Amino acid sequence: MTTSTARLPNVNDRPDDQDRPNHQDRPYHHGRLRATLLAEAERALQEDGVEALSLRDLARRAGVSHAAPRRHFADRQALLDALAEAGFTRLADEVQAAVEDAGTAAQDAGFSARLRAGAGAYMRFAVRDAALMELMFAAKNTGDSAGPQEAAERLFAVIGGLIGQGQQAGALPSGDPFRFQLLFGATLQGIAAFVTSGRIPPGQADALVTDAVALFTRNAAP
Amino acid sequence: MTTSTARLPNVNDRPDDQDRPNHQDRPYHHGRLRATLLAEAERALQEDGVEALSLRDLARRAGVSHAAPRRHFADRQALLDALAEAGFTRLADEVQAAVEDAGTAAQDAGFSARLRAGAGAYMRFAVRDAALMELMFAAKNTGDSAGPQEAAERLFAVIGGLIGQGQQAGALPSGDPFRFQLLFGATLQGIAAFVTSGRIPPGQADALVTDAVALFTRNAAP
DNA sequence: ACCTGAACACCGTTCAAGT
DNA sequence: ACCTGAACACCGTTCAAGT
Repeated sequence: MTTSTARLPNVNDRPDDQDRPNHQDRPYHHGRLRATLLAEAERALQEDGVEALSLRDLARRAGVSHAAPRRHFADRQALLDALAEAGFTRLADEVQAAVEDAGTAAQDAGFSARLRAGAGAYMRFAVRDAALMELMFAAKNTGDSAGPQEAAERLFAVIGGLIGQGQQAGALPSGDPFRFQLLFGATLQGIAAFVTSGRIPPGQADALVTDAVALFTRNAAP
Repeated sequence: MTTSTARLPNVNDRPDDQDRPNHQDRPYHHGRLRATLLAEAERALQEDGVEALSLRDLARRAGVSHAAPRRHFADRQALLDALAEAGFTRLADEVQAAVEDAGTAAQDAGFSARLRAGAGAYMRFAVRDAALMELMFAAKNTGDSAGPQEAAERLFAVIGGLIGQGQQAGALPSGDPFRFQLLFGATLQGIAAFVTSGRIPPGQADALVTDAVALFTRNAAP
């Protein structure tokens, strides 16, 4: 892991280099700093995880001073909230698109296929952006942060709509659709957590999703 | 949130106070530093979350120098791994105890009750120790850290044993018990994640668990 | 309105030295 | 074997000042 040529003090080291202004040949106003910070943050999150995400580092990459992000994000948590919010929106979009791609047939078999397609999109997102997913479902989001919470509702609405269609088509048992939606959503989230935490190999996620869909759609006819 | 008497520079401030040795009237060797650090860490984790967990702070509370923990935990992640490992062990114990308390009747109705009891214990742990739960299922645990992984297997063995009993008693459909176990575990974990992330009110967790157990045990008879 | 620079109070990690 | 003290390279956050 650690190379044998560990870092040694060097005469070329400039101790206060960390915040070296590389923001000289640039207009005083960045223009779209908020968007730049978010984009860099998403990349850093995916590549190195939450821990490695620092405001000072993002500022450096954006070519502004370390205090500049303050205008756009009150603190580090506000940045994380914005990331989670964007994550929910993107996940909702991807699930919806996958469901629509799977056709609009409202028959029994067609519905299972759509459910599987939606669940598959969910899993792909969870595996690709595991750190983001953790952020989205972090316990911290409980108290404040209305942004993520609202974006999350969009995702649940997509799942809820799908469940409703399944019930209308007779592919799912009738019953409180909201509880059905929560249970199915929780199952997806749980499988995702098992995969991203390495409890099960990613290859087995598909089989588990298939099992889950089968379990939910099994006794459709009364 | 912030009081009006914000912190101002004060002549009494001793800049280097942070690591003030409060470890003077103590033998040079602490004796049980590792256990003390873990206990303090568990408390800090529960009260203030992972972010607030610092090795320096733990060292201060234990009354040792900031470099002392190094002997027992190679770095911060090693401490987190140890916490996750202990968490899995404790969760496995609590689920097992709850299942045993619910009786040993292997009949249909008895099994559902035992399954609900185990699931309930899982949820209580997840709500009480939300931050620890996040640590246990963090994506970071993927690569290294064999400790948590092994302790997690104990938990899965408890769930798997329960599933196996249900199948033998005819309370669960026959089929690959391992996949059943994973799916049920994932469902529990997903419900827990929804509760701790505030997606659903804690009061609704019980209803969801009941729904999940009903779904799994529904079509037992072939 | 948006950004900079300096300052403050923290971190984790390393390492020679102490007991 | 276990712990200390000093040092290094980072953090987040604040705030007066600049444009």
